[in-house]
Amino acid sequence: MPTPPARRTSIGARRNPEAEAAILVAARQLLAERGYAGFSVEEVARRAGAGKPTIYRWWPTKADLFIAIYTAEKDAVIALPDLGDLVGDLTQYTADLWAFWRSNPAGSAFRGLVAEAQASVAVQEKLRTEFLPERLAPCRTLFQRAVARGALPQTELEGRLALWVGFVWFRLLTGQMDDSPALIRMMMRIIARQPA
Amino acid sequence: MPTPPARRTSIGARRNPEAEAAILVAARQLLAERGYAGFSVEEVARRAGAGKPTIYRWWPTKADLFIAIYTAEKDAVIALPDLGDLVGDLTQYTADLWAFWRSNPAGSAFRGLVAEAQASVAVQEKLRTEFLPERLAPCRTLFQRAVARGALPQTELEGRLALWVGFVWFRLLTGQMDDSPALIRMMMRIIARQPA
DNA sequence: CTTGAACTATACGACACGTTCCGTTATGTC
DNA sequence: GACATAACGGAACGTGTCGTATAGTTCAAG
Repeated sequence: MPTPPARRTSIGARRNPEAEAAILVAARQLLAERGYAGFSVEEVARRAGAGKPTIYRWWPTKADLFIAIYTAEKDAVIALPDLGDLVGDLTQYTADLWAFWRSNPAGSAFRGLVAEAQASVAVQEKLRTEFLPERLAPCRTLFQRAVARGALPQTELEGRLALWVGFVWFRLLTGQMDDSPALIRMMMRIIARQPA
Repeated sequence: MPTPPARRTSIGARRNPEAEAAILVAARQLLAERGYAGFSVEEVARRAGAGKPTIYRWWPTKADLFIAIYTAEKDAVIALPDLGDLVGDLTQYTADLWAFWRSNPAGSAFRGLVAEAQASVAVQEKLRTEFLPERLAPCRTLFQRAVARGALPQTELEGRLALWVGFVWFRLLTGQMDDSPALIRMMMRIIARQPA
């Protein structure tokens, strides 16, 4: 408990940004320390010196909290490479993404979100139709550039993008984000349809 | 509660296969009816007319129960196609596998296992080092046959297999196992490195 | 000054996990 | 035939979580 649970009180008929920040910080820390297993709204409330109802008012479900934690990191967004070469771009982007997931609670948040989606159809729906397309946008532009260069047929864009997501997710969910750059490059070469 | 909770008793100093069967049946049903969300060992025990200690004696953790449910279905194993063509084999195998996951509680069990793996390092370890290699074996032989035919370089076998798993998992976890055969075939063509 | 929105802590009921103790029951061995 | 063994199910326990209900507090707006 690095932040002493100083008593915080209402600031009136509006959200207390201090409380919101404290909650997000606490959630991040808790996730980083104990992972998805040891993550509970109760503990977040304890650490943040906030009441559970406060949390539930803003984030009606745990999945929403995960999404909040994840998207709060979008400032630390991964730089989108542009080497004029899809394989190179993908390799760098993937390596950066994995490094991000490994070092940042956002990785655990993502895993928690996927886990939560297995327990609730609503969450699964939200994951598929809201979260995914938004988070996939950067990588999609990578593929689109390749299409524009004529290095990839338009018809295969979605398919190869799906392949990339599947691979990257799989390694996250099974805890195997430690491939060497060379191996990543080999995988990306397959995904990007580089002849050899 | 289709099965009236008839009182079952010990049959001596050995396992009661009747109890084991009842537990597995109840677990299957519960999973089919309520999915991972509504799955609890307590409810399984209730339905099976079994005691919780009995369940925990044989399956120390929920993940073990999931694995048991899944592997109990290996009789309904998916036939391994052999069309002499990797794309065709993969297409059929994938379609069959998805049909299996959609129609059988095994699909929910699998999803539950993956979710559980996000909460526990031990489960994740077991998933990666035990469950996965075993369950991947059939598909691996598909790729190996292609290598033997000279249709795929040996060096790319593992990579393309990983691509297949990632894709298939991704669709399972996001509830998108409804692709048309044509679309599946297109994806498999990419994965199998069919030139065009 | 009153009203009400939004905050706060406390407490609650329901439920699940995983464990333990218990009395019972049949098996196989001495 | 007696007895240790091992499995059974019932019941309860302790811990923990979820989500909500309640009551009190503080500020802003009318």
